[in-house]
Amino acid sequence: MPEPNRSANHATPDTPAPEARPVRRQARGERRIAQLLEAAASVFCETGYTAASTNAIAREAGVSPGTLYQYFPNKEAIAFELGDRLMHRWSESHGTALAAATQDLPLTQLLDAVLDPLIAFNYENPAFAVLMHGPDIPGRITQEFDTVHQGLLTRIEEIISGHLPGTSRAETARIAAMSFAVFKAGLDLILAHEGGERAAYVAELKSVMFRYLDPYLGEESPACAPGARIDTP
Amino acid sequence: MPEPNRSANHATPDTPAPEARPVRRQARGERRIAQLLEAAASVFCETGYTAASTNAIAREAGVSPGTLYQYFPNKEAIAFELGDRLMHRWSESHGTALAAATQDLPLTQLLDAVLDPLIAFNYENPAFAVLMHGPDIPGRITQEFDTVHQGLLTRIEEIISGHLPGTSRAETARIAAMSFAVFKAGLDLILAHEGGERAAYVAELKSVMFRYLDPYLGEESPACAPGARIDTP
Amino acid sequence: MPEPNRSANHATPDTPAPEARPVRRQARGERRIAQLLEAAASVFCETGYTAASTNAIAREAGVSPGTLYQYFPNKEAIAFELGDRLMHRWSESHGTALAAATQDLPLTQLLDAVLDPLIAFNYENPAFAVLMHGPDIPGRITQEFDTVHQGLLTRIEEIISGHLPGTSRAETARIAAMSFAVFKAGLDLILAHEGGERAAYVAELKSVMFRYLDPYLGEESPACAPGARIDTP
Amino acid sequence: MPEPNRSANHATPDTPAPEARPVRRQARGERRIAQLLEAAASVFCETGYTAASTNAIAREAGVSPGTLYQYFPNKEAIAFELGDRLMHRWSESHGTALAAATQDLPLTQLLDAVLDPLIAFNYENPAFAVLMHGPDIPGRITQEFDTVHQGLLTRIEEIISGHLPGTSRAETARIAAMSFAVFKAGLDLILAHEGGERAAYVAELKSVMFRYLDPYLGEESPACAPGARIDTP
DNA sequence: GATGAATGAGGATTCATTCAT
DNA sequence: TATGAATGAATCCTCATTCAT
Repeated sequence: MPEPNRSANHATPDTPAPEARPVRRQARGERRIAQLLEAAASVFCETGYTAASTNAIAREAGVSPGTLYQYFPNKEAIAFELGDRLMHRWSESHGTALAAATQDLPLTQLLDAVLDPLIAFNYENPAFAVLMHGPDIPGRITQEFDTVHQGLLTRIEEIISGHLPGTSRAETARIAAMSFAVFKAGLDLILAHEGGERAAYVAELKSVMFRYLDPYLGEESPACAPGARIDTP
Repeated sequence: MPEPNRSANHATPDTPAPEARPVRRQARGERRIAQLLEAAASVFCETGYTAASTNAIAREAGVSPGTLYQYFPNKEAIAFELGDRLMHRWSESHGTALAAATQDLPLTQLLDAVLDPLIAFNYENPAFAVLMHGPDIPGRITQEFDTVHQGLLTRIEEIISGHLPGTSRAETARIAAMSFAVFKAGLDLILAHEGGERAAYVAELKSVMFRYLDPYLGEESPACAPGARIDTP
Repeated sequence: MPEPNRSANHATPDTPAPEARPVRRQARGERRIAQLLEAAASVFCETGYTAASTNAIAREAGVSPGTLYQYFPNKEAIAFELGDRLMHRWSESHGTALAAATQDLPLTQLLDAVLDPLIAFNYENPAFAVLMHGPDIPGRITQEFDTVHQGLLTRIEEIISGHLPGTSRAETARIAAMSFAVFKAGLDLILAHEGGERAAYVAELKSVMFRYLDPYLGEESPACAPGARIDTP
Repeated sequence: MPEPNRSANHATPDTPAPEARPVRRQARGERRIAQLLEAAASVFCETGYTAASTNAIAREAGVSPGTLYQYFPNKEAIAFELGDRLMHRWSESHGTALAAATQDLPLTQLLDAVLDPLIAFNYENPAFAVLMHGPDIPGRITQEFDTVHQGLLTRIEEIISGHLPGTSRAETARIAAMSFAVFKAGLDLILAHEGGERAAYVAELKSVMFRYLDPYLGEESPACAPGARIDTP
């Protein structure tokens, strides 16, 4: 969490509106932070997280390296904050609404309801995918990627455990982890294609997930996966 | 390539092994190459490909940077060669045998026959997973990872098109790509766990893939995925 | 180029020097650049251009390698900029004045007027000679040396074509090229000697050039070369 | 002077023809040396002396670096030996003959007699020019270039002192040095051009030198420089 | 807050040279 | 002899980070 250096105010005694200044300061600071995070997102997407350099981010943001470090202590923190914000953005725009709304949907529609916005969100925020994946190292999720990773995983776990009440915690976790992993894998395929091919991959991902999850739901849900509707950006 | 001056041999008539000299020469080099590739594999696994440095690889191999560069022009080439060798190793030990053997198996056994050795191979050669994934950037596969990526993808495509004769080339490709992506995703999960959890993830991956692929096979194959045998290292 | 956020100035109405800030910033940078170029000049003279290393230049300038690279992308650029500045310095201090002044001088005095300052300038800026010559490879002038080389050559061509109106462009070019080459050759000899010997070499160079160029001038100029005055540093 | 490692012979006691073996050895060694020097010449011409690497020379010669160092202790020695051999080749093919023959020629013909073969020799042995010039550093001639430089200079001095009997040693040296410098400068121009332009530059160089030297010869030689015959390769 | 200058360790890569075979 | 493997210091250049202004 970037904390602009407030102690630098050699507090002049006659401040008339004690929080007027700080507010403006914070506003400016917020803009800077947003600017930097946007730049970071852009650079992460172009070069990947590991190869992204703070200097490149500052340059992309149109500020000096020093300015960047006034808001973030290091590269890690940038990724962390970016992940945090993207997660919040996701939660606020869709996430929480979804959780409630999907409670009683049949699987086909639940997948549509969850995947379509998530895919759209990734399309609009390509850095999200970068942060979902973490660095090069297969299977290892480092701190800066944990917010996004764990955040999404937890939501998925919630949804799944909501639909599979009679399942052990461990198995729910496993199914959630696998679902998430499959989603990420499919998402890469989707984002790597355009137009009709992309739509086809969206349908394919829904197929995989439907067929995977459907059997867990007992008899509640008819096997209609191949006809999953295709709604893609 | 400078050809060792063979004419300098005041040709004794009974030279028993005419290429003994060059062979021994290359033997040391071959060992070094193997050593360097092993070191590279190790470093790639520890730090990821992007963050891996040639100096680190040389250090890990116990040689000087200069030695590394006598065998490889750059990091890319190391990854490429490592991928090449791993692919060959895989093909020779299992790949070709598999392709033939799996032609007529029911899906459950086909998955066992394909996935178990592949998982085992990845367990024994963790760098394989690194090379399957490529660098940080989601969806982008650079040259040095192409051998492994395309190699495996092609095999999967072959198997799938063998089992789905009446499907368009494009759809086969899509199913293969999705299968491969799902496999990679599941593999990461598997390799990230140990013992019973790992076994459970193996079963889970087989479930995903079985349920995904089974419907494509028409009526030929009974839906017995949940009972898939778990055979893992 | 990141624009310093000027709007942050809670604009005092009477800002006297609105660009004072950026100027001071650049001032330090300018000094560094000058310092680096001076160091480069020194290193070029000591080791030659090809063998000069950027690290050695940075060391000579008393800064870290990174600092050097904040101002120059590579060695080439240093040589280029150094050449550029030396040419400007030359042009401003003597060059333009010369061109006008020498228009109607007899050859002896023209040579004095041109060569004496040029030799003095080379004595004071020994790197100039390095840049006039280019790297090791005889006859090849690479980009970074072109400014100085072509710059001087063009001036010489101008002077010569001014004095030989009835000569073809090609021949003027040839005479200029030869004159320049001879000058460079003589200059090396001059700079390699001291005191009386140097003076003698200066006279000798003037002789060569006078005798070479005099016949081209028709009958206008008496053959008084051997008596060329010797004015050297 | 490269001395092949002869002590390695674990001298078998029954050598029938004591110098038969060494001779063959030397023959091989000579061939190697020639091969290496040829390669060195080629590399020097392509990259310049300073940037030439011993590895590149070995590669060009088709031998291993170790072999190179069996014949030469370092890069310097290669340049030295190459210079030596080129000087000998020059002396034997033209040099000595010239010195005698040119004793009584008028200057025009003397220049033809000296310059034409010298230019031709440089055309056939482009490394000669590299060695005449030495490294990047203007005016400094290092050891490895001394043979060629001093060798040619001495010949020129001889010729000049032969034609100017009543001149001081110092002035002869100066005139010789200047003549040589001018020649080198002109030679670069000549070698940098082709066809008609080259011929024109040859003529131009002869003009420079004729006009420069003619006045020193008193009345013996008519002023016919502009009509100097053009004989070029 | 913001800047740009500065750092120095570290990265990739090369090179003259040596050594075991 | 000849080889090619090996070295390690030196090259160019980058980067995360700090600091004076």
